[in-house]
Amino acid sequence: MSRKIFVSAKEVADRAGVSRSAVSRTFTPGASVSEETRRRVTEAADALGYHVNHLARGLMRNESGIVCLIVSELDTPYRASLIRALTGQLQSASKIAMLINTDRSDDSVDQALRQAISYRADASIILSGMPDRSITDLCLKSGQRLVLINRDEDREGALMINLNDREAARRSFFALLRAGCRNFAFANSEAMTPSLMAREEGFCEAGREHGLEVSVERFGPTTYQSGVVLAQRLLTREKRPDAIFCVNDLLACGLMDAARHQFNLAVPSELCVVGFDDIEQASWSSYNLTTFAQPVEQIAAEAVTWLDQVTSAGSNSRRLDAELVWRGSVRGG
Amino acid sequence: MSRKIFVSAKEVADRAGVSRSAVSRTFTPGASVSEETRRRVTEAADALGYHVNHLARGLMRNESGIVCLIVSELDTPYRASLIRALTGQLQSASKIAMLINTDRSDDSVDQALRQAISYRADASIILSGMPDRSITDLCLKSGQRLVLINRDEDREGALMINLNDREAARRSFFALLRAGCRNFAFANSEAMTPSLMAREEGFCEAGREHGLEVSVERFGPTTYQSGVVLAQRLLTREKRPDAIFCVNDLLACGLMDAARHQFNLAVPSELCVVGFDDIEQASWSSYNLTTFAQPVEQIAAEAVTWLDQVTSAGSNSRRLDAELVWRGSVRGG
DNA sequence: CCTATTTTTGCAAGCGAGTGCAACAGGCGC
DNA sequence: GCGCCTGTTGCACTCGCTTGCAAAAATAGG
Repeated sequence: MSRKIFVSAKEVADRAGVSRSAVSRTFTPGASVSEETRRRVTEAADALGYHVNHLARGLMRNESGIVCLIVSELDTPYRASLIRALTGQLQSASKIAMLINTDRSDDSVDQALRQAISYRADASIILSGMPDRSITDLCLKSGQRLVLINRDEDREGALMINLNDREAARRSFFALLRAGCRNFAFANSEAMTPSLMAREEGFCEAGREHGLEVSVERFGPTTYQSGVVLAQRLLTREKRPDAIFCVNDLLACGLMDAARHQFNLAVPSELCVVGFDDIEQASWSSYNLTTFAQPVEQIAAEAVTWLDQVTSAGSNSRRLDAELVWRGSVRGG
Repeated sequence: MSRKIFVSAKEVADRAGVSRSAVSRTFTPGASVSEETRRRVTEAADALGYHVNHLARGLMRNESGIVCLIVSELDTPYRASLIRALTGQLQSASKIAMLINTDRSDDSVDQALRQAISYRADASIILSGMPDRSITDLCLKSGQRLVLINRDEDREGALMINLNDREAARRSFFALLRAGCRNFAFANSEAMTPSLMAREEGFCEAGREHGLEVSVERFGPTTYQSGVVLAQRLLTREKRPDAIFCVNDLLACGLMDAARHQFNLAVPSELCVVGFDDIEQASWSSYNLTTFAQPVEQIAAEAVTWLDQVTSAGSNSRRLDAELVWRGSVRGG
């Protein structure tokens, strides 16, 4: 390995003609240092290119400033924008994000949390997958904070951030009803995560309340390609749906493309579509998709402010609203 | 701050009835430990939930295992997929990625590198922006390795990974020529990064060689919205282009949407479009865009294997090929 | 000018690990 | 039984930093 030769506080101290502690105090907000020594220290530090070693500081302070982001499929538009919001806000709170990609094996969320523990992360934020209870218990017991985003399952001591999935799905049903639709369908993936299932249940429930049957179809992962397949399955039914709620925007894009290019259906006159997430592509004029916006900045803000709080006792949970963004894929509006 | 109470090697040693060094050696590959003590140590470690403190280990070994990824606009499809590839491959090489978002201010790439130094990152990979020479010099002098992706500018001692932008642009010109196009245009952003400019030059150069003028237009950042504006500017010219090379796919999507929905032009019969990056959306049937694929996995592989190499002397640079992906936005093919 | 108080400063003891060195145990050949 | 070699183990030092404590310096009060 290449010899690393970062400059240390000792060297700065020597050059500035002060003690090592003086250097340390200069870089510790609130410590007692005279204006004169501070000046000499910063001067020497600049000249030498000194930077406090956060690893060593973390060792002493018992606080690394590291927050782990545990994610799979991080190149998905929604995930990517959430990561962007989180990293941005973490940095504003002078913390730093470690990114752990769990695309590989199935137990890798557990592996990721082990990494988080190894690096003594102050907290872990889980955006996908659900770890074993034993490992989350270990995290909490070790004093590491835990944030679960859209994971729903209850974990005492962790912060759980969820959306009003059920209500949003209900609202979309009413919007489609008002648009004059009568044959409702729900396009879901086979991922079956709690938030996706909540949307399905909310939508179907609203249908039942109005005595309208909702045909549900589930296929594959939550991707564009699945949307294409779901369109083929739904649009070839004997009673062709005129309203489809897609469990997310990616699915909706695939479904709309198939509906238009393979089935020659016009949106929204022959088919109304609603999505979820409000990814950037939803606003592109080829889709112009009516959808529910994930409040990514707000989610990030909730997570980061909670991490800064001293008290973490008890079960914390936040339920945020996904706002309906009206565009052209539903009549009326 | 919450009291952190991670279990230390000392506690494991006590429980296993061995010395602290024995614990250390158990978790150090290649160290000399008897089968018996190793068993007792791992047993105690499991029971207590012990994990080696990577911060402390990094301190001793002078090697943190941390690699910083410095990125702006990380929710852009191309960037996101590159991050995914990098994090994945770094993890396979048992390193961990720190993600630094530089969306904020202009000097924040420098800030990011300072952070990298503070956390004693073994390396930094820069995906966007260009830091001051003084700070990169400091990184290199400190023994930190530096990878610049698509930044082009020369930095002695760093690994520079670039694409054959110029050749790719030339190839696209020939492809468009063969498709029967005669009025060429180049849609660029105002970002003016070296790789974007290389594409522009390559395309225009090829045009000149064939005595064909290329109308160049530059606008805004490299986004979908800029593509819309560029379409408006280019398609209202008195000699309307019938072939447009867009400097990236995002721009191309915006341009195609505007061309179709605002100018009612059919692609590819009335207008051929070529993009760059091969983002996921390029394959969506609404775009079906002919484009050049960024070899993200290969880029990541080059970076990661270079980091693992012992020697880093001299100026290292790799020039990779962007492969042409034929789809339906160009006639023929 | 002397004493009491407030800063400022340096010393030294950690934080949690890795590792060279020497002591030690056990196995083998003679 | 003795000497030698191999393999394990523990001691103690080190990495770069923070921080309590006490000494030293600066300031204020009389």
